[in-house]
Amino acid sequence: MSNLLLSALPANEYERIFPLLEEITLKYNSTIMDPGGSTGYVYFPNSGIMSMLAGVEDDSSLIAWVVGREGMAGGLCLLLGAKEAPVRAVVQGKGTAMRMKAEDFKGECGNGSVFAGMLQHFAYSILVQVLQSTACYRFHPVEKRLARWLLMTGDRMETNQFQMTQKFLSNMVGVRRESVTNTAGILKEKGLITYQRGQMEIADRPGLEAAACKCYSIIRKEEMSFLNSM
Amino acid sequence: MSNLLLSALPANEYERIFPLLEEITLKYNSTIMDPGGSTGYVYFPNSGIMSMLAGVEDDSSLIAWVVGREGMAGGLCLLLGAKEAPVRAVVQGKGTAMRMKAEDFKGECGNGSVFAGMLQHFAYSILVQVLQSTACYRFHPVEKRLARWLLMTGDRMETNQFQMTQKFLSNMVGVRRESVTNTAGILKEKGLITYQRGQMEIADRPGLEAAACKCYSIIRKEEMSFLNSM
DNA sequence: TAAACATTGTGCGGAAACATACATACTCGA
DNA sequence: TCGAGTATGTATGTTTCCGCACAATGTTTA
Repeated sequence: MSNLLLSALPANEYERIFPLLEEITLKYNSTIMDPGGSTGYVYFPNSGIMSMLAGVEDDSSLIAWVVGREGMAGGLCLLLGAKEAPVRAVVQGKGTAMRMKAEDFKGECGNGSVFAGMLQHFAYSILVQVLQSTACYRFHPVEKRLARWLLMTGDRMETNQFQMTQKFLSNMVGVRRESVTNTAGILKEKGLITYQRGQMEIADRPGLEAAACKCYSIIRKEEMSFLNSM
Repeated sequence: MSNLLLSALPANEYERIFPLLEEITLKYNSTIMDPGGSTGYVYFPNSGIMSMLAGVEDDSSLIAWVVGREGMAGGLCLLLGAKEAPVRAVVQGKGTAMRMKAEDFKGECGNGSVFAGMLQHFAYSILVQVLQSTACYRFHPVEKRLARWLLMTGDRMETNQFQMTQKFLSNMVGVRRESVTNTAGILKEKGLITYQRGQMEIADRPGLEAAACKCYSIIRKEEMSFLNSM
């Protein structure tokens, strides 16, 4: 088990929580959770990556935030005392996750435990991500946004090569598939990435970082601050 | 004192918290809090409205969420265990607020109090607002967005007439001042609003609601659900 | 192996919003 | 009452991204 939230638990809490966990596999492109529906489980990825999509009602969705093994999916609403999930969760990179029943989770995060404290800080980290993305989607051109999401995906997958079609990207970045084609072509020409039928690779990471909007570094910084606090 | 969060407190917590509060006036267009800076106070508006702005570094800001007497400003980061405020808070409609020192606030929201529970639910409500706005800024045209923000301002001011220049609006909706002029002109021609040199009035509320994107009703619904839970 | 499907590439007209520049109108204080 | 400052209105050309149509290429399946 390599989820960072779970790994950071003190021994006594870990021993109490561990029996509540079950390992599952995350299948590429599968939907784990839908907005409005009650969340049956809370997920703690060990590997892979999940994307949280906002505004999915009318099929015009975009990534609000992404979660890798540093975080949790499906638990924010429960942690904050709400009933319904606010987003759709889709597996963007395959891997495995530990999951916990919603009721068990509520029991564990209600009191003043270390677990609860970490989760609250995680919630803040998510809020920062979403806030930054709001301004990003409004003001930053597609090329910079695309570079940012590729970097953030790579960070969480902990590899520079991952499965990722342009169609999938377009749904998430909130532009047409053709715009992704054009923009990815530009990044490819610059030698920053390579790709072929769903296999995306970051070829020049420093270059791609330079091509991304500064939202990348802002979110990265907050994320690091969060990780260091554990 | 008519802040709804504070009013909903049970007697024992109210009596403990009340002495920590101090009433202040909120002056139109004043900045209460800046991102990055440590928050000295937490504010609970009694009247008026505050806007939280995301992405203010390069002067291209937009409203992430708004807070009236149903909520709180400046406390999210403290509640969630973070150090820095993620947004700028600007007074968008004058009024008064109760404020509490950050340290006192941390003391009160740390344990499993009713206060803490309400604040967490409030945080969730904010998250829903921001998520909806993310998709809204990306996909919805200026006219619908403008209608939405006017409605949300009216709701929180609890009046159909308020002070609001086009320049101020443009900074917050994230478009040029000229775009606001054009769009407000359309809404005026349709008889939905009237305005004159900084005085904005909602003339036809049902009509304006019909002209707004559905983000308005989605956020309204979540807000009502939050209020009813107190 | 051939057909069906999925993925990527390209071109063209159009809409929305931008940048810039300037004009008009209202308000308030000297 | 006159002028400075603030607020609003308007026009022109440009940019970015969209919508649509279709072509080309790689992959899977019958």
